[in-house]
Amino acid sequence: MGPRPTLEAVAARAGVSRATVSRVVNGAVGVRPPLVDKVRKAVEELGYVPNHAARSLVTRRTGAVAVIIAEPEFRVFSDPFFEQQIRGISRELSAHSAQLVLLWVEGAGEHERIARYLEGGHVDGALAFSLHKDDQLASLIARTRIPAVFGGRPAPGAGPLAPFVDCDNRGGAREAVRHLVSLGRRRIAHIAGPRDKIAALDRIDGYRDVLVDAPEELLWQGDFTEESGARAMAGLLDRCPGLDGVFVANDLMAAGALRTLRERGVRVPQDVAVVGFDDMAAVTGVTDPPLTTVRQDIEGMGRLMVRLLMRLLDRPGDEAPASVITPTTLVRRATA
Amino acid sequence: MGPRPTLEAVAARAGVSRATVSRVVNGAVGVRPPLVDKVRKAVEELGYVPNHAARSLVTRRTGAVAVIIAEPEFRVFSDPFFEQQIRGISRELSAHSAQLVLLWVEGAGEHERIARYLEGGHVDGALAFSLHKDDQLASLIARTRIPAVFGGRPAPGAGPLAPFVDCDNRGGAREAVRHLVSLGRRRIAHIAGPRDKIAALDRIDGYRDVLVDAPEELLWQGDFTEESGARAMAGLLDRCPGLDGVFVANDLMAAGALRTLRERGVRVPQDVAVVGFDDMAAVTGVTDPPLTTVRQDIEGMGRLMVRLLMRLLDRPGDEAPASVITPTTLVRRATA
DNA sequence: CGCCCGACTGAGAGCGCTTGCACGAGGGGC
DNA sequence: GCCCCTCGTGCAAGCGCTCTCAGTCGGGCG
Repeated sequence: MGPRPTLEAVAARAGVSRATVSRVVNGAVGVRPPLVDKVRKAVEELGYVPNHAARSLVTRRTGAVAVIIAEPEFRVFSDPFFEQQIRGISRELSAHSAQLVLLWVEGAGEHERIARYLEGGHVDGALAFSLHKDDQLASLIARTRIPAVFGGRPAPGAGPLAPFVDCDNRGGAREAVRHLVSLGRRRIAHIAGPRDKIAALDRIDGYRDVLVDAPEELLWQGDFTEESGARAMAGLLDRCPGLDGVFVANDLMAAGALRTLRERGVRVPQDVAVVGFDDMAAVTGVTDPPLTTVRQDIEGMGRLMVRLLMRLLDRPGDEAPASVITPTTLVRRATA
Repeated sequence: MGPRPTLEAVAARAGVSRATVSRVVNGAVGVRPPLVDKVRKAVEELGYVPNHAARSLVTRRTGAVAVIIAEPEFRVFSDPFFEQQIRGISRELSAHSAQLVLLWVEGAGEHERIARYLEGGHVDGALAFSLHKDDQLASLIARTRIPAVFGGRPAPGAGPLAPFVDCDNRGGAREAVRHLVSLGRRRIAHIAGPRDKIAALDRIDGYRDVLVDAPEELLWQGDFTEESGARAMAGLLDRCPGLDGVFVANDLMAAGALRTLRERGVRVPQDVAVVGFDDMAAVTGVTDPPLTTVRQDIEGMGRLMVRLLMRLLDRPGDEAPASVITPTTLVRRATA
């Protein structure tokens, strides 16, 4: 077999020019059928596969997209949320026959490496996640001038950045709280996520939108883990015995809260109604009673990120990067 | 700014030839210091970054490695086992300044796409995982003739394949069971993993190595989930009341087994001693009592895969792909 | 003082592919 | 029957880089 066949070889075998082979390989527009067949046959016989480097040298396209994952905490990767988003991205990418290049950033020390990589023409664009308030990655990516789309709304004031895809955290939170209100609940607490996550802040805002003068004591801070939800619920119960509803910023904490309520013999939803956020199947499927929560289409968001990026890539001129806020829906189960 | 500067531009600015700039950019061997400085300065001022496609067109190296993830089940990706391995791979790869291209295969229908990709010169080599007995991916990869290293021992009889890295599943299992024996346990059961996973089979073999004539009723089949471990334990308890030790094929199932034992009021380790496998921090950290288990260095295995691959890439001639079986260690905690 | 050798540097030939352009043939309109 | 236009094909110029090879320039040695 030896070296892999080139266009030249295929052309020789098919008795046509390199140009024609190239045209056939790339879609055969304006090539007469008999020639197309001859070329296809030669390609088949020789087992020809186009050389990527040569192609992208001239087209200035690589067909690859970087997915940048910053991981200040430990287990972003095995987070089911992330998994779903990556899955959506991966699927949509292969629908566009583009490849996913994973850039795992383990600290600011690697920023330089990432920047060089993005600038080296390895990828056509980048997908990144701006989860934290103080993420420097966003500005780094902006500096490389590579087309990019973010997952999650960047911190306000981060400058005129790339478009982003985020779910309507604030609106979803409003809907959750309004639902509790419509159930006749009067003292509705909120177990919030960490203050450095934009999504957590947005959900607090949504809660406040509905309950404008909710006392500070009804707001408790968690860190998105099951354990912190359990602790928060315990604290809330001690501090505000009159409590009859809780909106929890994510499902995992809601599961923790339910556990505490059960341990204390508080009936759900009779005594306290609970609404979560995310609709993570892994969680809502196993809580007892089944969790009422706010659903966001995570995989869809991943797909959307890719579609936005592809649109950016297709018309590089346009400076019209419209971000997308995807809707959320309240899923009523048994806790509220 | 316009188009990105090329070697040519840097050469012009520094008043040298392209060749010299190239030499400086690639390590500056045999270039006189004053020239080096001039070139470095020009590179800096112009913000020059080498074009990847052009470089790899001539060097025939891409500096990228494919990581192929087949996902017949649903959530391989968020598996903590996988995360650790990917982490090791990612770290070692960036130590070699190579990139990770993620190939997520969602079914046999995508095999063709993967093959073309691997053959298109997008990557220098591939890392894949052979988890299942009937994995066709392995032979697919072999057919592409691209340098590859596997994670996990391929099914026997899969032909002369690429080297692999696997932990000593059988030896680790032997050690676990011997430990139970040394504790004086006489009726030791085994909760096994699914029959189509090589690792699960190896662990059964290890169990049998020590307990050559263990009756069939002491062997129970699970599927590596917590729930299946709980069920298996319940079944075992019903079937073999005299049971005083259990070797469980992974930590997650062991956690389930412990739950069942607690619910039934069986004391661990007094009545029944339990040993798991994997030493997954997420599991062993939270069981009560803390789980005695067999540790394998998962991240290290990921790193090792990369190192083997790099060795393959450095000397393409050699056909000496020595596979590596990494050792396991018994970690004694409180359950045995 | 001239010659030879070593150490650098530059010229140039590709790597395999796409694509603008020229060219040739065939067909329709006048 | 001639001209022009269209369609299909080939020619050849690069894309930006590496690397061989030849050339240049000093310096050491005879």
